[in-house]
Amino acid sequence: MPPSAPATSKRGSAKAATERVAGIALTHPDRVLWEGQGITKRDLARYHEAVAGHLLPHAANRPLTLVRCPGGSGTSCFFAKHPWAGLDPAVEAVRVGDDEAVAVRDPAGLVALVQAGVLEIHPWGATLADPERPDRLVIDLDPAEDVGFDAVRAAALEVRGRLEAAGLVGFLKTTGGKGLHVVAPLVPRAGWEEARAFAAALAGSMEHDAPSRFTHASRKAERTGRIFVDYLRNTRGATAVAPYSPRARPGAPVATPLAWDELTPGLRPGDLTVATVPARLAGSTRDPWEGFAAAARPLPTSLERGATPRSSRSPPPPASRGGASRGA
DNA sequence: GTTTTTT
DNA sequence: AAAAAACAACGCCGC
DNA sequence: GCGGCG
Repeated sequence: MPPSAPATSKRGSAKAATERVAGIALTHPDRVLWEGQGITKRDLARYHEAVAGHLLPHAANRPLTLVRCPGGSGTSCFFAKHPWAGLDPAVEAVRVGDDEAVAVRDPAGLVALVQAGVLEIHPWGATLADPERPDRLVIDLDPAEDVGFDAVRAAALEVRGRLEAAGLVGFLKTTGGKGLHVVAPLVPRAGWEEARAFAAALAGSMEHDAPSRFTHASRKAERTGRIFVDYLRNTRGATAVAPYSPRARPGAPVATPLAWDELTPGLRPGDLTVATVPARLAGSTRDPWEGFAAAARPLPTSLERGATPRSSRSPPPPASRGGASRGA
């Protein structure tokens, strides 16, 4: 045996081999992404495999804004919304109007995001097929530091009731933080401007009726003791965290869909994590958001007053974008 | 996490 | 060859 | 236009 032959070369040495999940090569599979829970990159990839069936209906084939933290949740993170160097083919580079965006369509796409260091997934409220017409409305309830969770629960019910009064069906999810989201599926007909106006009117009416409880102003100083009813998720290019997306925060919390009867005093959103949510899904025969797609309704023309008289069937989005709106 | 530049 | 640096979003609101 | 905000 030639002594020159390196007995232990790169081959079979200490270097951790990359491995595959859902067909995607994962480098540094043992890297810990959430220190407190010891959740690794491999764990996160398997999490996505487990929840893909529930996550993809809300995140696939939509423009995405991503939160990437290659070194883990405790390190510096950055947003990404454009295709990047080294992008895996399982992640699609797409054109939306004048901009380039990224999208996924299957579990491999989700795992490819994990490989890129993505911890959070924030999809548009519209699909690639019809990016100018939102197919969901999101009301984000964000409590000030000094507001208890019981008030947030009450606020969610309040939003649900107001949506219902407008003919829409609200679905509930945790955000992974201290707030809640109420999401209403829409038949994509109205444009972003109408969606924004509707959500603003809803938030405004809540503040009008209970100014001590709600504000629709985002300034922190305006919020003390109140819940910020954030309607700005409903503008073109804006996003809200996806159902079943993890958050890059201590504890590895997950934005988790809930049935309305789960909105109890004992609810602890922090218990819904990358570690616990897969078991919750596997152990329950019922999807908390069952019927979501079937509940889609067109956005009402107006919330209650201030109807915007327009020819009823005029083109929804004049689409001030996309250079070439094949103009009628 | 990837790519490019510097030592 | 190893280390360091550069890069990775954006729109709305109020002033 | 700039800072605050998510």
